Amino acid sequence: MEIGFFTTIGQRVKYFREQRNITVNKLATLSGVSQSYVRDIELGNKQPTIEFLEYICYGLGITLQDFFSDDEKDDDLTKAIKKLTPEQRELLTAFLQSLS
Amino acid sequence: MEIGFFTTIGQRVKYFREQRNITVNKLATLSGVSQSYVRDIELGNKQPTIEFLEYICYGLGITLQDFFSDDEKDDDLTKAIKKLTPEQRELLTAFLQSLS
DNA sequence: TTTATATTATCACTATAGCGATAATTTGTC
DNA sequence: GACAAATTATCGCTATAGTGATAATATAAA
Repeated sequence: MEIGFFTTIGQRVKYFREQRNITVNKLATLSGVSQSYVRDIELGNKQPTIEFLEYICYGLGITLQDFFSDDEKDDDLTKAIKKLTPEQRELLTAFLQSLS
Repeated sequence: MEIGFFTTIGQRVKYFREQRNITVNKLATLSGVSQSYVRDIELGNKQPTIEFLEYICYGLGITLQDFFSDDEKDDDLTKAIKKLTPEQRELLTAFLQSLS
């Protein structure tokens, strides 16, 4: 199954898991679900319910919103803001206050 | 089941549906799922898979990301930016260009 | 290589997701 | 009121989600 355009649920779980350098086993433990299940999710053999994907997101240390967020789809303004340094964000905050 | 803090899946589906002034029947048709199923989702009797929630989001005319997005959790900067008028966004874009 | 340990693969079983059919209820219009 | 059309509620059925047990495989140390 596809999430938007970019990848499947399973590929995305695997991506986040590998980013954190943990095994399927470890993720299952952190999430409170079975190892065989996490495996099935990653392989696309099973379609998780929201409830169980939320458990896995918890194990990954992210929210469901994070899981489904797609930076590619941000508008230009949002993309630009995400690239700012903390100092630039300070400047921006000041600028926004001057607008109101 | 809770999504974040604010509400359940079912309540959220219902919220979006009522915002659009359509019946459960109509949403089911638009989504390509059964009426009894949409009903069960809204009541919390069944936990939808991501796949089927995506169908329902399609029927609602939103993305999964939209469904799970929670304005409450935005940081102050993001909140401020979302409130801008188109004119103010123009100014902001110009300001951001001056930063880089 | 052998033994120990951690990880991944397999599979049968139970619980539940999701549907179709249809009954019950609501919302009109006459 | 009576009747029709749409919406919602109920329920049994099939497909599949999710698990536990354990087999297979990989990793590493001696």
